[in-house]
Amino acid sequence: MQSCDLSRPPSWHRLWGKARPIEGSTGAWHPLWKHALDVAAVGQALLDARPAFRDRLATALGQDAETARRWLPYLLALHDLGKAARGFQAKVPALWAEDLLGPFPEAAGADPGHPALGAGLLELFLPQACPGWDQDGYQAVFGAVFGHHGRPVAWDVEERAFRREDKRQARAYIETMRALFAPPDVPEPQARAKASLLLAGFAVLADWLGSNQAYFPYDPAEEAVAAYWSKARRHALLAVTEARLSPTPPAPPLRFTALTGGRFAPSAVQRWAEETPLPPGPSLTIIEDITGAGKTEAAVILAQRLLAAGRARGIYLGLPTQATANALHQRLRGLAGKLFEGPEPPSVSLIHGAAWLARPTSPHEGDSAAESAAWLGQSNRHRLFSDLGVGTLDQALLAVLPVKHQALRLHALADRILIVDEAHAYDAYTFAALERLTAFQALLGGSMIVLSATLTDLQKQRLARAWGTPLPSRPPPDYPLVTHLAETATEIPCAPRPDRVRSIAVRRLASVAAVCAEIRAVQARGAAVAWVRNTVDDVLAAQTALAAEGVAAQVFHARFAQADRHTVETDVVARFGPAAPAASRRGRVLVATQVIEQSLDVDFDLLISDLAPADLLIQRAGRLWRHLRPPEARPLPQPEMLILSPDPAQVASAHWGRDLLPGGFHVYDNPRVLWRTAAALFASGRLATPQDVRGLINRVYAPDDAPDDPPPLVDPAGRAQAQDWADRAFANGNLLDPLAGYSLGNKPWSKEADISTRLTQETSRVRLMRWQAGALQPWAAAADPAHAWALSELRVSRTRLAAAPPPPEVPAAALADLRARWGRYDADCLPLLLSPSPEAGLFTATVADARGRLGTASYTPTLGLILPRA
DNA sequence: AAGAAAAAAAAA
Ligand SMILES: [Fe+3]
Ligand SMILES: [Fe+3]
Repeated sequence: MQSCDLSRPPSWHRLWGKARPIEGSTGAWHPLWKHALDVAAVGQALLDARPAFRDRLATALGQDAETARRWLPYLLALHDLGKAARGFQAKVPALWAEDLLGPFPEAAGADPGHPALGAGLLELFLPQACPGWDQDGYQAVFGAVFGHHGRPVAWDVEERAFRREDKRQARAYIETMRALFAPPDVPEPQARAKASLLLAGFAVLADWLGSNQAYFPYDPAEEAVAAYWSKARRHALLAVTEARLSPTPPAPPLRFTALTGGRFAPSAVQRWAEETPLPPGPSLTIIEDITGAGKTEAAVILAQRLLAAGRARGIYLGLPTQATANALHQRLRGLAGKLFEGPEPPSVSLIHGAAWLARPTSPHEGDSAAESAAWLGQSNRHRLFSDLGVGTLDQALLAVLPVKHQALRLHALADRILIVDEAHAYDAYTFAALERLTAFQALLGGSMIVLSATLTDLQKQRLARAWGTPLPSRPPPDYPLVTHLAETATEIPCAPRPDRVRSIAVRRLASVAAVCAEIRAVQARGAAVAWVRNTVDDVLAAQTALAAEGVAAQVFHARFAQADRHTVETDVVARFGPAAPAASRRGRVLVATQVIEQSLDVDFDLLISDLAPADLLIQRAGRLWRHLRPPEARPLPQPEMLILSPDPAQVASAHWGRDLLPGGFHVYDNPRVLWRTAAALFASGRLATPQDVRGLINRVYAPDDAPDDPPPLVDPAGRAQAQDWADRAFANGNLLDPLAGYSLGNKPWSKEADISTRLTQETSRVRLMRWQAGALQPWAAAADPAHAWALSELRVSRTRLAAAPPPPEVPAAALADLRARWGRYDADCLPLLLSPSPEAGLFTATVADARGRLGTASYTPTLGLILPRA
């Protein structure tokens, strides 16, 4: 048969595979068969560059490594089989090959897409393509490569969808590939789900790189199959290397002193990370210790040792917020060179939705194939393949949700040590997603390190169960604690870092007036004070109340335009940060929401907080006497946290606390958690860290009724717990099932816009702007308009702000034009037109709440957005 | 009515 003569072009040479030439391309189109070979060659080069991955994949397939190396390129070559069908070929009429396909079709039928066409065609040639396999086997393995457009295929295209010419060309396609690759007869896959998941991401990666015209230029010339295959392999080698997809060699196992420059002695946890014998296979390590004890350094040491031992080829650090990711990326960027040692410096990426704001270039910049040296920088999905990635956990969680190209993310992570920082910082829905990610990582053979200050026993058990190594029903009470899960579970109590051991006083304040009086008194003595409140409205009310008593307080919350929030944050850190001179903090008062709970390195002489769950109070207390200052520089005799709280001894009804803190009791909706927190802290009058942490957290979050719990709070607590269960159930409906492998299952793949890594109340994305000189100007200034608009943005509950009728002088066309310039993903932002008011620095705008009631909102750069009272 | 937090462009 002519198509099998490797010294000639195949009979189906004229079928096109690609027809979108880049600028400067010499060829106008690329033959389908050449594209198939390009992708197969990239796959083989990737396997050769990453023997550990090759072996993992081979084992899942039930093949030995050498067989897999010969068989997988054949499999990849078939990924675009559906492009041989007339339905696809008709998309470019000028390239229609009438001699191969018959007359050009008059009416285009419904287009199921070439991935689905490929699946349909394969089913017509099973005895040739995969002799002896049953349906589960071929759908798992071939389905993984047909799903290279990011979603699994449905296998719903039937034989009657094809004509004789379709089948003839598909047969020729398969015969050419069998002749070239001579695929060995292989058994059905050993571990179907695992094999399909590993393959799906691998196929996408090979297809993306094999479609890069910088390495695989369009080449419509007729050419011997064997000759082009050698060419493709050379190109593939270069492409894999330059895209930085071959592993960077790790440095020899790193010592703590080498990482930190020897300024500190390692803590017990850090010594463990440095010295513990490594298990032969994948492992999950959970490190529990207080914030600031150096857990991240311990994790990096352990991760690097795992790299050096060949357990993975990179590291991804997932954090709860973009801001913490930015900060950690800054910190680690300079250290990355110590983790790897290659001829080139390791690739390091910041990975989250707003990372483009932190980079010099504009968003979604033209990823012309010519700058393929920057292949990793093309999108966040590409960046996950960096040697060291620092970003939000959400970027990793998208690997276990039914969204496009999740398998690519999974593929990147399976080869990396996944470090999850601040694992306690997630709600029920997102924590369920983290559990699922843990299960996927365990299945695919990746390793994980989870860090937390305040994980409950239940959360820890859930992670362990997801990993597949259950913990004893009562984990040890020790803290700090390392829990190490490999084949078996080991728990290693560690001594705390001596300089982090302390005890602070805790005292209850019963009213807002009492708080104001206390602030006035200590301000007079020169103390720097922070009052952490639970809602923005409460912060603004406190600022007003303090002002009435002659105390000028600075406010900080999240209802600022990004640019102003950044200014306030910089100012707060300058005033209360480690470098702040005594004079700048003396007698200063800050009233803030939860924005100062995390990641800000600030220090106060006195900390006041509205009652909040114990873990958050511990977090807030971390801002009290945080920095080392001589005692005589402290205007107060001891570190003390004051808590504005109802009296836990007086619980008359389920309404407890709602008169004093209505907003706070809505935000933290389990009053039993709040009551237990108050009862425990006020009974002892002290908070000792780290020793009290474990007991307090487990007591406060115990799922069952405790003897002391006030009966009126039992029902509301039950409702709050039921909500958590509902959120988990909703998550489980969305989250992919590892045992289902790469398949559609019953998951909501088609509703990608509704799939999220977090479960939230509806919010409005508001962009502040002004009407000036006949144009809409962003509130914030920046050289690049995309930056300026992003910096002018804030988020606010949709219930409070759902619409904003523009002033009459602004033409509707200007707003429509603006939305068009914002583009697809930002067009839903709400333009909020600020008008200057008689008061200097104060701007106003008309707003409507979700029920359409109009009111006047005001904005200032120091107070933020003030909404009309509900 | 009420917090903070995240995400989102491909391989014709
Ligand atoms: Fe394709
Ligand atoms: Fe392709």
